[in-house]
Amino acid sequence: MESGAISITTLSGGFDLRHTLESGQSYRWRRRDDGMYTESAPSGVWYETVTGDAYLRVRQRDGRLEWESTTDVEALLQKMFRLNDDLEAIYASLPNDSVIQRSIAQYRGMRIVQDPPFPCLISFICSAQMRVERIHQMQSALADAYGDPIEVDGERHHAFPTPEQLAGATDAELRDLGLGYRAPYVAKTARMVADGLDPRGALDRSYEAAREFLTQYVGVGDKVADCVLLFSLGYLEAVPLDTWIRRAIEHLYPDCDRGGYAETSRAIRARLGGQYAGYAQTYVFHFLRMQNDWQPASGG
DNA sequence: CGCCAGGCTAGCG
DNA sequence: CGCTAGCATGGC
Repeated sequence: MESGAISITTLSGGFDLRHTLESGQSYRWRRRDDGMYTESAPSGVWYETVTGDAYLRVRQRDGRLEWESTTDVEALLQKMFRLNDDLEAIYASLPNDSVIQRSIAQYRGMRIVQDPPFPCLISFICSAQMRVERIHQMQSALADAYGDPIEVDGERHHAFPTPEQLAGATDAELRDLGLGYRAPYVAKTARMVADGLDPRGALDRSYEAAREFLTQYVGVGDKVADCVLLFSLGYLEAVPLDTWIRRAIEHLYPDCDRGGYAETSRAIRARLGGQYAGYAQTYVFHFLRMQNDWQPASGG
């Protein structure tokens, strides 16, 4: 195992590993806490994943992002956690309202991830009408069933399956993994990617055209497309209109509800500062989802 | 039991 | 185009 550490004290806005990985952005990481994790011990907890053919684990401690891996992953971590994003500049671009400012205060340092496109695409197809914890569970099941194994310290881990590996899955097999009615969506989309339709084909397009491009996959509508654009392809203006953000729009930005997805999307992106609106969305999503006692009437 | 969860597709008008 | 029923599964 190789190891190293990245100083995060000099990063603009800092870095918060826990909130970055536990805010429903990426579903490839597993927390190694043996169920003993508590609010009083938020740092020093290892998170692990398999990316490509490398096993990797990270933890945040003493102003550093420490890593251990089967290969050198320092440059990869910079990219995956978007450590070069100027968070203070991004915060300054967001609206000065209560929910935004409270979420920034609470989750300062949380960054948008840059996940590999295929796992991200499949994860968010699975996310339809599903709770965050179960989405994690489904992705782990897919990896265990179809992904390449890698053994580290006597423990067996699995990479997320490649498009080719997942293209071989049947609907019945995927239903047995708990995917429900998303099973045929996942199977068909995996075949489309395996047959050469690369989600990165969205990359050379403008934001709305890129979103449209991604909706050609089965199981991908506007919302899932926005998630892939934001959490994998670097479109930081993408604002996935999920149930939580729709609730926020209803109570906090009612004039942004224009009925249709595309029109509401334009209005809320403008309201959230445009260029980094996706950052605002992710902070609000995490804030509202964690604040189970949040009431619209007292949200001001 | 009913309701909800990071919605989407197919089939209507 | 826009609108909506139906869809799997598990937790509360």
